[in-house]
Amino acid sequence: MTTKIKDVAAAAGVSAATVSRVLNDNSEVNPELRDRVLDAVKRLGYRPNGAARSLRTRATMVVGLIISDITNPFFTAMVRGVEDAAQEAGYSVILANADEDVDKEARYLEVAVAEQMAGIVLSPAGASQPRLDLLAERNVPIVMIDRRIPGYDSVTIPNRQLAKQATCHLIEQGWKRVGFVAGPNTTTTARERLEGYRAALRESGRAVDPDLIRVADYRIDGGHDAAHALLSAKPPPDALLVSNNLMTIGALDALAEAGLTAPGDIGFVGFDDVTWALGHRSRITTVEQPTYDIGRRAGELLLARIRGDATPARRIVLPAELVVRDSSLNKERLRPA
Amino acid sequence: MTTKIKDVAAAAGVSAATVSRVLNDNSEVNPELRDRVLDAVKRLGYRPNGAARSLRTRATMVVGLIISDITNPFFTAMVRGVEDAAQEAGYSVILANADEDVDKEARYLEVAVAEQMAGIVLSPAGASQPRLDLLAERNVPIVMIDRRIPGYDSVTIPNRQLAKQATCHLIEQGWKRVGFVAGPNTTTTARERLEGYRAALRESGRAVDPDLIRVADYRIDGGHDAAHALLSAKPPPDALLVSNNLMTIGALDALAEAGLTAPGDIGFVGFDDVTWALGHRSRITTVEQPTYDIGRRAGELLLARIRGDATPARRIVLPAELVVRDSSLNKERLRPA
DNA sequence: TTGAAAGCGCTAACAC
DNA sequence: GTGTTAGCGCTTTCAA
Repeated sequence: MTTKIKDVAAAAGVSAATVSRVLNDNSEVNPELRDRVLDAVKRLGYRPNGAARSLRTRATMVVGLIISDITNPFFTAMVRGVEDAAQEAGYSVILANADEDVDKEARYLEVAVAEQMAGIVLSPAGASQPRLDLLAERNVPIVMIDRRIPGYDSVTIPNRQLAKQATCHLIEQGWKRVGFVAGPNTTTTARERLEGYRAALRESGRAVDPDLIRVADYRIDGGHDAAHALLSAKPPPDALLVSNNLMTIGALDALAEAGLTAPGDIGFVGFDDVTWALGHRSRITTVEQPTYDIGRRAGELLLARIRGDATPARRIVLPAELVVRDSSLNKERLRPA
Repeated sequence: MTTKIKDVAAAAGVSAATVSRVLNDNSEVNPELRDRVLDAVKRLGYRPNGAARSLRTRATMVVGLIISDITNPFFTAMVRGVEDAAQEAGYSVILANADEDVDKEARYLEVAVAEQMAGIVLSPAGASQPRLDLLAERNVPIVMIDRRIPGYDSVTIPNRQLAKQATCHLIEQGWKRVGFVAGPNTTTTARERLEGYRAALRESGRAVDPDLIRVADYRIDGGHDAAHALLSAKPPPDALLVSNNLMTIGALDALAEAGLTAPGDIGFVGFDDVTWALGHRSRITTVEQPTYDIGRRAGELLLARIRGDATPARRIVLPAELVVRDSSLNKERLRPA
């Protein structure tokens, strides 16, 4: 049997209630008793039973972070931000991997409820309404990250604007046929980026050629295959915008296979940081997101909700930045013929 | 108030015990009552309270996976293996990020105990004995992954042998001065790989030149700096063995900065899969680990322990493989002068 | 300020 | 096969 609060109480010659008070340092306790309790706790190696505590208080000091793909460094980079925000408030962060799978996501949302987590940060793969209702019923706050769901708190970046800016940048560089590798249109993020791409073309007076758009799955191989397919379009694109990090890596692979170099043969812009993959030597122009800050803000917002903040759902949009490096430049074509 | 088991019992016209029996499908229950219960559960949207359940049963259907660096795809690649093994047995997997920080790791081990997780898979950053004792006391099984701790179950690869093999490969290719970027020697993994490197040199009759060894922190920048430092040794190495994936990426950066190409200017072997980073076009020779299987075996072993398997601590060593690609080859030098 | 006692929601003996 | 009852370990009234 492990030591419980009664053992500590007995050892310290006080009641269980006093031990509890000392440990949760709420009301004032006689300093002497306090010391005796603390001493007993240490001597006996007492650790409170979380289940009993949360059964009583109906909450834990744990927040859940459900990530849509644990193997994608973009998501894991946000983890530390959430952790730091949580830790400052005394909470621990526990992760789950939804694997872009709606069922798995639903399962973990249920685990979160069953384990009475204090709140959830979620990058929804497709968040089923029933589960969200479940959380709402139990007053478990939830903050969406990277992707939005109407009516819920979220922390994102201005995807549409950034994709538009990236596309405009390629056009300004003189590239004529800009292809686009889109993400799964179940996510707001992917849809917004596609919209931005379209808007840029329209506003610069170009037709949106469906042959220059490929939808893929946000993964390396998907990006590879999509880029490969695009490159074999009738007249192939002379530039490519790829809408997430993993697909960017795959697309670069496809370029290499086709014997194309960016810059030089083709203009290229990726999404998200890829230095974790390619190192600093790769001079790839990308849209870079403040991943740590996204996590951090989501964590902070969640904690505010946990503390009872009941203001209407907030949509926090953090600035992100098109970082122009070599891969998008088109020196030759800009030079007057 | 959320619905509880008594509400369901009332709605179904049975006792709480019967509801519990139906839900945990232990003993036989009259099919008719069964149906009434299931119906009531659905109608009321009842979900069992995990805290109450685990207070009673002193265990949850959750296993913890504490990872030493969540941003490292090597570790996240193992997650799915653990998840699959757990899921088949009806368990959910919850992750925590220790961030190679012994204190954080200790905190999460305590959370795991407090939350009464059924078992732990851990890639120890330095696992403090007190926490391990804590788990032992409470009979929470723990399986080490990637790194070993004497007396505990573990799933690893033959690090020493593989590092030796990789080094021998470079030597056989005709490289004369093989440098080594080592990991933090707090981990068994790093120490074993260093040993393997040394053994290879010794057995091929070469001196172990301390100037050709640099210890770094298993991260990209650490690998970069270590490789950079090695390259400025008096006579620089003409080949490099780097002992994990992140450092491999950093080291490749350093090579590029120094204007060196592998193969050609220098022989290069990395550790772990790096296709997630560099794509398939990178022809880097690496020691590849069966990450999914490592996770899976660890999960299976843990579940056996949870079920009560009390055989002595097991050291599972899974085969890994030196995959020779271009970066380590030395065609020129092997060719007779 | 401290203690006694009730009860969070569930499961497992034990009776029937 | 089903219901009754007694706790799991903790926090939190309520009295003292």
